[in-house]
Formats: sequence, C-alpha cells, structure tokens
Amino acid sequence: MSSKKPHYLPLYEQIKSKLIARIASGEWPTDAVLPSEWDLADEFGVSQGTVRKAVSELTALGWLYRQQGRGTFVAPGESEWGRAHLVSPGQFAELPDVPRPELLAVSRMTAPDDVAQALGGRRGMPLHHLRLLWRVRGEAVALDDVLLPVERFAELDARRVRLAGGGVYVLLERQYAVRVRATGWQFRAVRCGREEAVLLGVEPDEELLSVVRLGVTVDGEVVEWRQRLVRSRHWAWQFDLKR
Amino acid sequence: MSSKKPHYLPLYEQIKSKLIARIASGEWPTDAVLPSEWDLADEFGVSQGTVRKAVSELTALGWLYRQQGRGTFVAPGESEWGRAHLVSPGQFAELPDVPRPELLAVSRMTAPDDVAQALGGRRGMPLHHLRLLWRVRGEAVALDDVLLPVERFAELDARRVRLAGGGVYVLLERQYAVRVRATGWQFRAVRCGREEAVLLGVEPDEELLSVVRLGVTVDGEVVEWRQRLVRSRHWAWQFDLKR
DNA sequence: AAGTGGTCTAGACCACCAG
DNA sequence: TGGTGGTCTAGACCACTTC
Repeated sequence: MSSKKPHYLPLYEQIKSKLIARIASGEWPTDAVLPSEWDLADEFGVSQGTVRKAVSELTALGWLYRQQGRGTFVAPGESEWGRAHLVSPGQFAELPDVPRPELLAVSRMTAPDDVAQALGGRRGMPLHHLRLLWRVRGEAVALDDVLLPVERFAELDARRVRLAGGGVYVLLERQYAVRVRATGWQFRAVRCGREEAVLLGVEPDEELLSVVRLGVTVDGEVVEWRQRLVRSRHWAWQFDLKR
Repeated sequence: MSSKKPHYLPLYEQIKSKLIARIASGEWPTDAVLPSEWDLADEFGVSQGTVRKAVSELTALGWLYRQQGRGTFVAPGESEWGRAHLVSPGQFAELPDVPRPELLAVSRMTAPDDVAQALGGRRGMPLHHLRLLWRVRGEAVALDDVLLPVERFAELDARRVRLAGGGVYVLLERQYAVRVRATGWQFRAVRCGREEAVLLGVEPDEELLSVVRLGVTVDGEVVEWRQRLVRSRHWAWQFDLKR
C-alpha cells in the first residue's frame, strides 16, 4: 500500500479505535448507554476533553449519539436505504415512506469480473446471491441483488436471513458482528429485463433507476456488492446531505 | 416556523457566523489565508480553543481548509458537480473525467407549480432559464436546465454567464456574492425527449438519468432548481461520501 | 528560529435531564 | 439535587512549514 503512515497517533484516535472495537464486538448493543466522559477519561488515563473529542468524531461518523443531560448511546447500524428515501418526483419536503423488504431467493454464483474486482477478490470467487423485493404499502418499488463473498460469510441461508427480518445488514451485524456501511453509489438509467419486469410488476423495457453500491466494514474491507433497481415513474430516490 | 430557538448562542457559533459573513462578503477571496487562530482569538476576545472549534466546524462544512504549519484558507466554492463525478459503470476506483460546460441558451419563463413551490415562491414567478451542455473529451454527456428567480438575480444574461466561463456558481459568486450549495438530490430514470435527444446526440426515447436538485445559500434560502439529464449507457454518476 | 496548525491538560461553569 | 453532556479558558507542548 502507498498510504502514508503518520509517525504518531493522537490519543483521541487511539480512543476512537478502542471504542469502535468495543461497539463492533457487541459489548455495547444498540442504544446502550456508554460510561460518562469522565469515567472513560479515568479508564483511558486521559482528560475529559480528549475523550470528548473522540466521542464527538464517532458521533459525526454515526457510531454514537448524544443527549445532553442523559448520556452517550450506541447508534443503530445504517439501514439498507442509508440516507436515501423514496419520494414523489419534485416533492422535496415530503415525508418519506419506509420500504419493507421481502426475501425472494438465496443462491450461489461465481463472481463476474467487475464484481470480483470491486470486492477485491479473485476472478470467479464464490458469492452468495440474495434477492430482495422492497415494497411501499404493498406496492413493489425496488429489487435488490446482493452479492456477498462466501468465504467471508459461511453458513448463510434463507432461514437465517428470514430470522433477521429480511434485513441483510441486521443479519450481518447479529450473525457475524460486522457493521456494513454503504459507500460509493453509482446511479444509472437502465432498461428493465424480462425477469425483473415480472418481479417488479412493470413492462419489460421500462426505464429503471439502477443504483450500484459497495458495502464496507469498519476496517475498510469491501464485503458487499449490491445493485438496486428502482421503479421511477412514480418514485424518485432522494438523497439528503447535511454537509 | 416551528424551529426551536435556543435561549443562548455559544461563542463558537457566533464566531462561525461572523467568519461566514466575511467569507461570503468577499473580504477574503478563495484561497486567501485567514489570520492565525491566535490573532482571531484576540480580535473576537475569546480563547484560541474557541476559535479553533469554530474554524474546525467551518472546515468540516467545506468553507475553509487548513494546512498544518501554513495556515487556514478559504475553500473554493462547490463545483456544479459537487461530490459527484462520471465514471464507467462498475468501476469504482477510476479516475474521473472532468466535464466542461457549454452555455446553450438563456431565456425567461414562468415557474411551473412544483418548481415555484420548491423555490419557496409564488405560482408563475418569473425565472431565468439557463441551458448547459456538459462534455467529456468533446462528447456530450449531460444537459442541465437551470432555473433561477429573476427577482433574486436581476440583469442576468448570456454575456455575463459566458464571462464567468460558463459556470453558473462562479457567476453567482462573482456577480451576486452568493455561494450556492447543492442539496437534496432526486434521482430518476426517464425517457429522452425529442429536443434533448438532438442536443445530447442520442436517440429519442433512450433512457436517461435525471437528477433534480436544489441550490441553497448560506442562509438556507432556496435560489436554484436544476435538472440534469445524463447519458448513462456508458457513464455512471458516482457519489462518494466520506461519512 | 519563528509562526502556524494540532494535541492535551486541569479546571471552571452552564444547560439539561431524571430522580 | 446529582449526574450528564456542552462550552470556555489559560497554558503547555508537539508537528510541520517557511525563511
């Protein structure tokens, strides 16, 4: 790797790493309260201000949330829609509907070259292939093809996914103690294939929004490739950024 | 408005406001160096740590950038592609090509209802309509329709836009001292219309990526509505997020 | 060597929440 | 009333850039 390694690591960075490790390990489950900043400062042998800086950055990164007067808590993992949601085209202030997942199928496949490359693996590596259908008020709105390396996630089958409520990220967090964060969205317009048309209930050849994205772990390991096809005649994929 | 207003404003928030005002006023142009943290602390009558917190947040917000040992500088305004860039579909590590704008036309129109609503104005408000064509290595890749309130931006014509090099944000910053930030992207797949097909050099009815977004000022005023149509057979719109 | 940003400390006080 | 996060200070020292 050509990454420049700094000659030292600030205390607050070390504390960030330790906190992330303990969150990822499951020691503090979602919404659990952390020790107070002063207690953590004692534990790590630093001042409260240093702990505060570490916690602030983890809050900005979405690992924690704070409530003045109450404490610091572990934030829930990212949803499979991340910061995106579906709205009516042109309406920016609309309250979004929450899509619900339905697991259609779990199978195995070998990785196409571009997927293998994106996942940082070898050509033809074995993958789990999950297919999810997302519905809003019963209506099919999106179809996901999720590809996960078999070597990384052994013993994954439809039963386990269904036990996790159909959510892939929930499954990975509970079963493998892995928090996956989406990164690097790629948007395109594509034509609907025959098979997808049946599942989504649209005509073949209808234009669909394609969103391809990668899922990475805390350590930057790419462990998920996902394509989402979205019906976009009545829905728009809205992306909000604070900063 | 239903926003809760706090009973007090922290010093660092006041300093942030003052700094933003001075940047927006043009007192410090792009890439200008700010006074040192100690000098600003003296000027505002606070400690260096408080200035530091304000500057840190403005850095995170993209207003400033810092270089250790050198100083703090005014960051350039957001480009009209923001954090997005065009890549080949499926390639996540590719070096992006930079699209170049060509101004096709400047005209007037009255706002459609949804645009008027998004801009927070009345029905039928007068708008400037700018049309831009984006090219990568000579090839047309995207077509922008930019709508700006006439009342907010008087005396805007093709000559002035061309003087600014075809960039709308550059024009607004130089001519009106307004920094526009894109927010709230909406992605859809649409069919190409007849007129757009000619301009983009594609067949009518070809599927295109439609990206509608709003541009807001520092004060949260919505001053721009923009639709971008992107050829997406050979290009994907990639969006990167650090956090 | 001087000047800048970057880290860290110890202590103080304020705002907010729960009991 | 006590505990928590949130702000602010004064001072120290480190890392980096420039001269």
